Amino acid sequence: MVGVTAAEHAPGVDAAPARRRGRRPGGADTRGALLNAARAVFAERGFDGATVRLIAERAGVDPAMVNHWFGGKEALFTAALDLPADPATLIAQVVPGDPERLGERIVSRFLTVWDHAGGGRPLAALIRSVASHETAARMVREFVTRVLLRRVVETVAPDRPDLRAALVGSQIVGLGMVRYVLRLEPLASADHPTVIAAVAPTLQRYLTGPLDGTGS
Amino acid sequence: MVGVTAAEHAPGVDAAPARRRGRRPGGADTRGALLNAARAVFAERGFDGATVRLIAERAGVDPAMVNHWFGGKEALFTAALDLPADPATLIAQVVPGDPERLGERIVSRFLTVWDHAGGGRPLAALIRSVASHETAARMVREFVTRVLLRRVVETVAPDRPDLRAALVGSQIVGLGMVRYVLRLEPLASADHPTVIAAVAPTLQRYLTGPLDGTGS
DNA sequence: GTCTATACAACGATAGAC
DNA sequence: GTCTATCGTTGTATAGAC
Repeated sequence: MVGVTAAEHAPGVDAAPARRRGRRPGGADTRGALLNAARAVFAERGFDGATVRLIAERAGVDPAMVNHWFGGKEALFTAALDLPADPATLIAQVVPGDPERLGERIVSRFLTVWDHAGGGRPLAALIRSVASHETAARMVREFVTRVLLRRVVETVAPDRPDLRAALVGSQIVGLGMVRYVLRLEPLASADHPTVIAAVAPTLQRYLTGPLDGTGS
Repeated sequence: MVGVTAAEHAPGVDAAPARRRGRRPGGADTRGALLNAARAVFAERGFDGATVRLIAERAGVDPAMVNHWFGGKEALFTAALDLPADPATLIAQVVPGDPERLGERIVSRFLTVWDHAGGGRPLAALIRSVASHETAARMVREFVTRVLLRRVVETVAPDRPDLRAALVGSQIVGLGMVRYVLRLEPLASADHPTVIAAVAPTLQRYLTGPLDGTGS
């Protein structure tokens, strides 16, 4: 083991003043410190470039705290972005089942989560930062590609999985924009079965259908 | 919409203190004044609520100037939003032709215009304001429903034209977000034929296809 | 005494250097 | 191909709160 963090906390080295084990005296908001550090580091280095160890160091705590408080790097990212649910978890729930109905399950779950979670407030915030800062765009882009879409598509994709993933993302993002941010009727108020019937076939074709102009 | 544009700019109505006819002395930036007034009034009252006469009055010029400098209320709106092209004009160019290939023409035109117009800068700005201010959202929403989508869909739509229009909008907006703002690969760099082959069938189904779960 | 927040050590995977 | 550095994650012992 090589590592940096704790390996050389040997006495008398320097820096970290020999954190003692066990629960810290009091008032130490480790969770909050991690969140702040995560926002900063994710913004600076993107999702891949930000390491759990760096975030923990910035927060002045042990890397294992990320797991303890959030469950992992992905969940920490989700929390730092104030998303109503952890997308990675949703994906895991949505993927198993008939691949020919995956599009249906995706739309359905998307609608349920976002309808339930205070309309489009968090979505609008996210979209705003993506449209404002290139760093935010990079952050989200890496997360989406590395964590989300890849997992969905690689389970079913016959060819061009990355393109299929991006297409799925485009329809989902567009649906979110129109329904929750722009609030364009009648899509903004349409019930779930209506939206699912309309949009699920699109996702399904992006996932498993032909991508050239042949069969619609 | 009522008879708005320049029809009734009859002299001596009220308000403005008896402007003389003919070219004004000099230096009067009528175009810029109209733009500023338009941004303010559109933001305050939405697209429908903002009248050409009110905008002109706010700018201290004659309503006919809107037609002279911009060509109409819609084009003024487009200019106020800094869009690279007048969507209403694009629609007019895209609608005629085989209705079964309308989706194809829409994607194609969309790609051409936005690829040509400095990437996603203006699109990001537009999306940012829509996500930030409810007034901006209302403004765009009204414009999109009243002016854009309706015109496309009513030329071909068998049933539920408004829903179809919103669905088309969702895929277009999502494509713009992913390709130009988020820059998600490989969709961000895909050539036009690839994108058209992938997305056009979606738009075509939204336009003229079945909206329930039957034939994909 | 119990519970839990914490620190430390180590594992398997991965990517790049040589 | 081997080696090494670093990653995310897991296991476990301990210190302090309750």
